[in-house]
Amino acid sequence: MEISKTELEVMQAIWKQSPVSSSEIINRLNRKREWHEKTVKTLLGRLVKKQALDYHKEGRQYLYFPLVSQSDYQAQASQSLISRLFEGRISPLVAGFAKQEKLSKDDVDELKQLIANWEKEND
Amino acid sequence: MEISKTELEVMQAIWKQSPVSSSEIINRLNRKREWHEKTVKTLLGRLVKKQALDYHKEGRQYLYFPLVSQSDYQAQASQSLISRLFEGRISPLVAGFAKQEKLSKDDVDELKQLIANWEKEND
DNA sequence: CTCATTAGATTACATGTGTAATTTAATGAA
DNA sequence: TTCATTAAATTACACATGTAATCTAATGAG
Repeated sequence: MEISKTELEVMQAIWKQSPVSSSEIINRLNRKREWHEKTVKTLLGRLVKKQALDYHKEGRQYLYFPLVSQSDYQAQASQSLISRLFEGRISPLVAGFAKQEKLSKDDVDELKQLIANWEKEND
Repeated sequence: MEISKTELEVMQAIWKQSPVSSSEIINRLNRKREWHEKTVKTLLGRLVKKQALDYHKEGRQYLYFPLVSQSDYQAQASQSLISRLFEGRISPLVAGFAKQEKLSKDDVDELKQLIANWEKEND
């Protein structure tokens, strides 16, 4: 099942550190966001139903933890975007960034490092 | 307004070449997809309402053309994904691809080329 | 012990999305 | 000229999503 935009924000709060109670999740979210407590609870329930989260009981609270890891989610989501938008090729995306002046020197340095590593490992 | 997943597929068909009639759009789509004609018409209507498309009349048909360019859409969508998933940095996305063995030699060559150009232009 | 508070469960409700069917108007074939 | 076909417009309808409010049960403060 798909994780929606708002659900993703909840996942991010949990990926930071878990297991974590809903009240702490609400706290973390409200540093950036202004969501009603009930709204966050609804999203938690939906994420459990979607099997993106699970929990164990601690007294009368639930402590939530992810069933989907952040890196798995990132991999799936970026793969999906790149397939839909760029026929599966990554460099057009980077090229777009370059054209929009969205590439910093740090980015370029990191990319060079990645490429160097890739070349060391492959062939 | 947001362009949905199915709407995006329609946009792609139109980006290929326009202005284009709905019947030709349906044709293009049905090479990959199996959509009912009515479904495509609905999506066209929604895209017009969202101002992603417009059209001019040709006899009793409409010839559609994009109001949102493919490259603008790509730029916006990839920026949005990278903000949501990677705090705006592009290299973690590429790193994820590398780790998943999703980087080909061609990709790497293209990235190197991009970087070379970037370095020529910046500083 | 009692009661306000709080946790989770259930229900709500408008809008968006995927997927069409129905209606209306024009048109081209016979 | 008439009628089946076809274009676009309107309507439909279930499920998803964003954003809560209400209900029910437990609990901690006094």
